[in-house]
Amino acid sequence: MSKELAKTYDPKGLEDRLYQKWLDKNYFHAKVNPDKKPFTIVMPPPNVTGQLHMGHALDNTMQDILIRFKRMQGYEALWQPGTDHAAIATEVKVIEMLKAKGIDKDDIGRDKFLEYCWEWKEEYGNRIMNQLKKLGSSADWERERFTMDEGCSKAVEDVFVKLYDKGYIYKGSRIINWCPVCQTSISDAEVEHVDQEGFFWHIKYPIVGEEGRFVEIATTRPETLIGDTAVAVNPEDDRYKDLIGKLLELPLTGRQIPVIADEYVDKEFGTGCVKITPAHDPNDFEVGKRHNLEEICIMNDDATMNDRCGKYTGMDRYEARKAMVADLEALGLLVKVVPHTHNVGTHDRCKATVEPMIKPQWFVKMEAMAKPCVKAVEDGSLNLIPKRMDKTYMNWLNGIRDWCISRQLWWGHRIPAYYCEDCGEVVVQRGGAPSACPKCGGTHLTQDPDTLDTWFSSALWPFSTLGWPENTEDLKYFYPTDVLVTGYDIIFFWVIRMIFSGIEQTGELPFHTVLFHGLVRDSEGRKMSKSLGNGIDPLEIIDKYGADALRLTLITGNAPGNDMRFYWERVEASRNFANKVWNASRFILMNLEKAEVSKNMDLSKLTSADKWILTKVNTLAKEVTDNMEKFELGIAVQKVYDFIWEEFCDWYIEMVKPRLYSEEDTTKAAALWTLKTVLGDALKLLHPYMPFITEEIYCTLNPEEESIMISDWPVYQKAWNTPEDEAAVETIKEAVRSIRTLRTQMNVPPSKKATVYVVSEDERIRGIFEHGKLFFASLGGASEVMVQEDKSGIAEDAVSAVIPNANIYIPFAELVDIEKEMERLKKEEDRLKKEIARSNGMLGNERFISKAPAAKVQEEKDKLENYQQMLQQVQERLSQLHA
RNA sequence: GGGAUCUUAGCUCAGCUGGGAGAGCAUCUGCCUUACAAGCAGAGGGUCACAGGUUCGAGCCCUGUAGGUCCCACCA
Repeated sequence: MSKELAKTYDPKGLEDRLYQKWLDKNYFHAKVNPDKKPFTIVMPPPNVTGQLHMGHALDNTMQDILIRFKRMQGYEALWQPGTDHAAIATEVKVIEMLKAKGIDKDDIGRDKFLEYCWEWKEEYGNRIMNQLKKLGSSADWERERFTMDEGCSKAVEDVFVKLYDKGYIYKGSRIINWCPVCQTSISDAEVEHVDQEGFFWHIKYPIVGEEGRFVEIATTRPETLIGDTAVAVNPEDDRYKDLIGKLLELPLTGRQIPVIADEYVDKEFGTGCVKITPAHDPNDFEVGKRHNLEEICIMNDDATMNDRCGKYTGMDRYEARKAMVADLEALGLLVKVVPHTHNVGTHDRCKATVEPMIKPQWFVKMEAMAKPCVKAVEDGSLNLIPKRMDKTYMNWLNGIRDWCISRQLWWGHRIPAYYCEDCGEVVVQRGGAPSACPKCGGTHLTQDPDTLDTWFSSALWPFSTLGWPENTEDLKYFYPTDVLVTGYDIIFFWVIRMIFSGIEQTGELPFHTVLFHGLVRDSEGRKMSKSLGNGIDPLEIIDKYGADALRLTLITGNAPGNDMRFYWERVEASRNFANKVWNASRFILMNLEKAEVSKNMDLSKLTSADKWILTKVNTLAKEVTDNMEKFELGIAVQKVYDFIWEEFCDWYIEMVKPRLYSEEDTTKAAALWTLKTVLGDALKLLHPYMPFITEEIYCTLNPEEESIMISDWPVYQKAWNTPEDEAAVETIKEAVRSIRTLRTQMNVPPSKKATVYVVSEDERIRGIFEHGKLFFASLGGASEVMVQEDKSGIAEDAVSAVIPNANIYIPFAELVDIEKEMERLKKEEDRLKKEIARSNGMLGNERFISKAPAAKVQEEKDKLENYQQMLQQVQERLSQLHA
C-alpha cells in the first residue's frame, strides 16, 4: 500500500506479487522438524487432463484454510500436492487428439502411444497446478508428485505383489462390466444406473415333445436370447412345478435348454419364468454357476453380435434386437410388448450402456480388508464429517464385492504379472520380467497387457507421496496424515480405498478425519457440466473479483457435505467485504500516519470502549479457533465477518472518531493502539480465508514484520474489560439506537439539526459522548450533541428518551408525533410483558434450573429484572404522556 | 426395494447438545457524514411443509403424511 491509498480494493497485480513473495520466502515448504508437531493434508490429485473447475476451487480452498490455520498455530504444516494420471480419462483424450491428426491408436502400437501420453502429460499436467496457485494455495510445490512417477509406481508394484502373495489379488474369469465404447472392463463403482424407457418382450419358448405347449418368458433384452442356456422358475411356483427338468426349444437357434428351479425367480414378477443368459447378466451368471450351465458369449468387444449368432452376426446389439423381435413375431412366438422402465448400467465416463461380459480379469478380494474399515468408524478412530456419511460408508462396506482392477488400457501402471509361453506359469514379481520361467526354465515370458484401475495408485497416495515403501524420515514424521478434504461423490472410488490400503500397507489409518464437501451447482441447482455449458470458470472470477472474494464465497453459507449454488451476487458480496476491510484499514493507517503508536502502551489509558472491543476480538479468537477445529469453516469465517463489519467498523471505529479528531484528547494514543491491535488480530483470524488482502494490509500495518503467514495465531488470553466497561458501552449503543429511532420518528430532515442532550454522571459515558457531534454525524443526520453534567434545567423542556439509564434527552418541541410514540411504547410494553411471562415460566421450572449452568440462570434472572425495570419505566412514561 | 437428506423471509441458505426466529441478495425510506455509495442509518417481510405426540418450553426430539434431491440395490 502506498501513501496514496486507493479508495477501493483492487486485487489485480497484488495477488501475483504476494504469491511470488511467499514462494520466494519458501513459506510453503515443510520439513521434518522435531521441535514442532506435524500437520499434514494430502491434496486429492487432480487429473492431468484437468482444467480448474469450481469443485477444485472449493476443495483446495478448504484445504488451504486448514493448512494456513495450522501453520499459524505453530504446526509444521505440510500440504502435499500432485497430479493423477487418470488412466481412462487421459487415454480417451489422447485418442481423440490423435484421431484429429488422423492417427489410430492401434496402428502406432503401445510404446508410441505411451510416448504421446507422456507428451500430453508434460503439456497439460502443470496447467492445473498453476491454476491452483492463482487461488492462493499454499501447497508444498517442491514435493509435487505424480501417480506414475518412479516412487509411486514402485509403491503400486509393491502393493500388487504383496496382495498377490497374500492371496488378496487373484485373476479369474468372472462376469464384469464391459464398456463397449472404451473397450475395457470397469469396476462396479464406475457403473451408473440410469432409468431408461424400454419394453418387456413376452416370448414363447416351445416345450420339446409337447406340441402346442409353450413357456412364456418376459425379457427386456431379447437379443441375448441366443446366449440362453436355461429358463428358470421359482421352485415354489405351482404353475410351473411340472415343467422343471423339461427341455425347451430355444427359438431362432434350434438349441434345447432345460427348465430349472431357482429361488432367485420372483413368482410375482413378469410371467414367473426367466430366461437365463449366464454370459450377459450378472444374476444369470450366478444362477448358471449354481446349476452348472454353459456360458455362451454372443457378443464381440464392441457389442456387436459375434459369429455364434448366425444371421445376426455383425449386427449391433440394438439392431440385432430389432431383427430378432421381427423374426420372433413372424414365427408367432412374440406374445406381447409391454412398455417398461428399467434401470440400465452405464459407464459413468462415456455414458455407454455397459455390457456384462465374462472375461479373465484381476480382482482384489475385499472382505477381509473391509472389516478394519468398519471398525475404524465404529470405534471413532476415523471421523467422517458430516456424521451422516457413516451410514453410506457402512452400507458400501457391508455389501462390498471384489474390486475389478484390471483395465484394457495402455496408459497406467502395467500389471506386474508375466506368463511363460512354454508352460503357462504365471509369475507375479517386482522389478520387471524374470529372465527365465521358474517352473520350466523357458525364456519366453510376456507381461500381462492390462493396466491397473487408476484408483489403485491413488489409493496409496497418502503414503506413496511420502516415500513409502521406503521408511523415509518424511513418512515417519508426516504420516499418518491428519485430514482428508474431498467431495462426497468419490467416497467409494477413493476414500474407502485409501483407508483399507493405508491399514493394510502401513498398519495405520491414513488420516483421522475426512471432511466432505458438496457439489458446486449453478444458480438453478444443476450440476455444472461442459455439455450444459453452465460451468463457471473460477479463473474468470479471480480475474474479476480476486481470489479472496472467490474463496470467501465458496466457504460461507454452506454446511459440510451440502451442495451449494453459485451466484455472482454472492461473489460481489464477498468482494464488498474485502473492500470494507480495505477501507477500514485505510482509515486506521491514515490516522496512524499522523501519530506514532508507542509499543509500550500504558494500559490504564484504555477507555471502556477500547477494553470492550479488545475483549470482543479476544473472544472472537476463541470462537473462530473452536469452530475451525470442529471443521466448521463457514461458521468461523462468518463470525470474523460479523465482527469486522458490525462490531469493529460500525461501532468501535465510529466511537473513537471524536477522540482521533481531537488534538488534545488524552486517550487518543490508546485509541490508535487499540485500533492497530484489534485490526491486527482480526486480519490474522481472516488470513486463512482471505490470504492476499490480509497479507497486504498486515505488512503495511506492521512494516517490521515479514508476513502474516508466519505470525502467531491469536489465542484467547483474558477479558480486558470489567462488567462496568461492558455496561457503559452497551448503554451507549442502546442510547444511540434510541436517538436514531427518535430521529426517524421525528422525521428530521437532513438539513435540520436536532439537539440531543446527554446527561450522565458516568464518566465512561460522558467520555464517549464528549465529541458526540462527529459521532452522530457519521451515523446519519447532523445532530448536535450537548453533554451536561446534571439534568436540572433540561428535564423541564425535554422528554426522557427510551433508555432512561442513559439519560438521553431531546427537546420536547422536536418530538412532533406523540401518537406514534405512544403506539411504539405500547408495543414495547406488550413485548416486554410477553418476555417476562416467558422468562417466569422458564425460571420457575425446577428441572431447568437443576440442569442449566448456574451462570446461564443468573444471566436469565438479570435479564428478567432488567426487563421488569424497563417495563416499569415505560409505564411511567406512558402515564406521563397521558397526563 | 433399502438408505440418506431437504422443506425456515421474495430468492439462496445458516441455525452446533431443545430456552430471545437469523445472514447475504432483493424491496422500500432517508443520507455523497472528512475509511468505505462496493457505503451509512432505518423499515417492511416468516403458522420454521402438513398433522399429531413428548416437554414448563419444539425450527431443533418422536410418529405419521405430502413433495423435492441424492446415493445404493441383481427384480428378468
